Amino acid sequence: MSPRRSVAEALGTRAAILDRSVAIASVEGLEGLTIGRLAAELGMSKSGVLGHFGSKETLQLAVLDRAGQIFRAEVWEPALPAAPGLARLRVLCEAWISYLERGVFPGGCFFVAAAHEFDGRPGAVRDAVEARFDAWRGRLAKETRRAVAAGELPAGTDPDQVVFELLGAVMALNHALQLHGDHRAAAHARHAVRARLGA
Amino acid sequence: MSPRRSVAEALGTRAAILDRSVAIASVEGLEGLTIGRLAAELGMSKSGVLGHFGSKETLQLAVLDRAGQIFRAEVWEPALPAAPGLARLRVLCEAWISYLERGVFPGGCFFVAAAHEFDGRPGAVRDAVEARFDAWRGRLAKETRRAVAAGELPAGTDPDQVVFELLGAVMALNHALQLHGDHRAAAHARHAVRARLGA
DNA sequence: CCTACCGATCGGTAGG
DNA sequence: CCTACCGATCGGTAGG
Repeated sequence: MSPRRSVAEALGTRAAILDRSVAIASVEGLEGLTIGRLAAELGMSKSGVLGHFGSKETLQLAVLDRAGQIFRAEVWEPALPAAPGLARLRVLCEAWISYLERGVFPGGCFFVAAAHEFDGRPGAVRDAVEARFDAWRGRLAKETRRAVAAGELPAGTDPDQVVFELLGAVMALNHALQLHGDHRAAAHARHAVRARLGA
Repeated sequence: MSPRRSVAEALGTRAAILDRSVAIASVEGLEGLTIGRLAAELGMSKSGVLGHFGSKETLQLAVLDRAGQIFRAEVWEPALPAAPGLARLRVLCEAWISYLERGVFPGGCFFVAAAHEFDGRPGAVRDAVEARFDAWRGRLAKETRRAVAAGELPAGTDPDQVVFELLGAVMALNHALQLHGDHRAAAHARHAVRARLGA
């Protein structure tokens, strides 16, 4: 009869809350994710949900972390077997495009959406989103520098320029898929990546 | 003593509501734009604000129209004196980049923000946003086709591919400005445009 | 264009 | 993990 659960059960509940939160926030945004809706969909009380996190902001940060684990598994880890430099950069871009094409998050890229939602609102969530983009751009820039150093890209290539253009191609793809439902855009994105990184 | 106003005064009030709405929605989004906040900032009652539009959705559509007038004046009209084709395309891209650089809307590109906010929510606002993007992409594609037909761009150039990459560069710039406050990104955007359209 | 109100929902808390 | 609340705010309406 006790509502108290074991530690293992509590961790399972927490994981279930986060998985559902990612699904909701992908479409509705991290602010559109409400405690009440979450509780209703999980068959819990609002205070039961909030007890795992303390506040909505803490929940949002945990959801961002969970989405980051998914992105890492879908886009970063598949590229680790590839050789550092141009080969890995190409695999990264293909995994990145594929992640959007397959609709890993139903609302498109979780982080692009979060960036747009929070870029005008100072706070911990905004800072966390910015830090994730900094880290991701840093990884892409590192592989680009390796490719230039190895002579796989023309000498004098500006790594920041390459990363900027890759990010642009992916953002345009995300936009085309979400707003226009245009799946042909994936071919445009791949074409843009090839134009930058070679075939 | 009468609260009733003349037609001219009513139109002035309506314009004031829309200008304030654009400023708020640019930062908070079209959903974050609330009747209550609008009324408070304008020194009006909520019903006074709502009376001009009937519903929040009608207000959102009117705000989108007002933002469209501003975009047209800032980006489209400056390019009309330029010769159709490549020259006009270059002026359009420069005006587009400048519009983001100067922060015409404090929250960045109004339409990119609206697209992200509404791409997962069926309805009249979403449809209006999509129609605006279709029209804008159509104009860019038209100038690109003219440039190809005139031999200003290589024969066999895919206009849709060019438009996709230009949109990507501008979206990456918008993102860099809003999330990272990175004004060096404008140079990256101009470099990407030159790489596509020539110097 | 106003006051006065409606039901719904928000994040969060008290107390168990 | 629950019930039972809190004050604030939401979009919108009635009636003038």
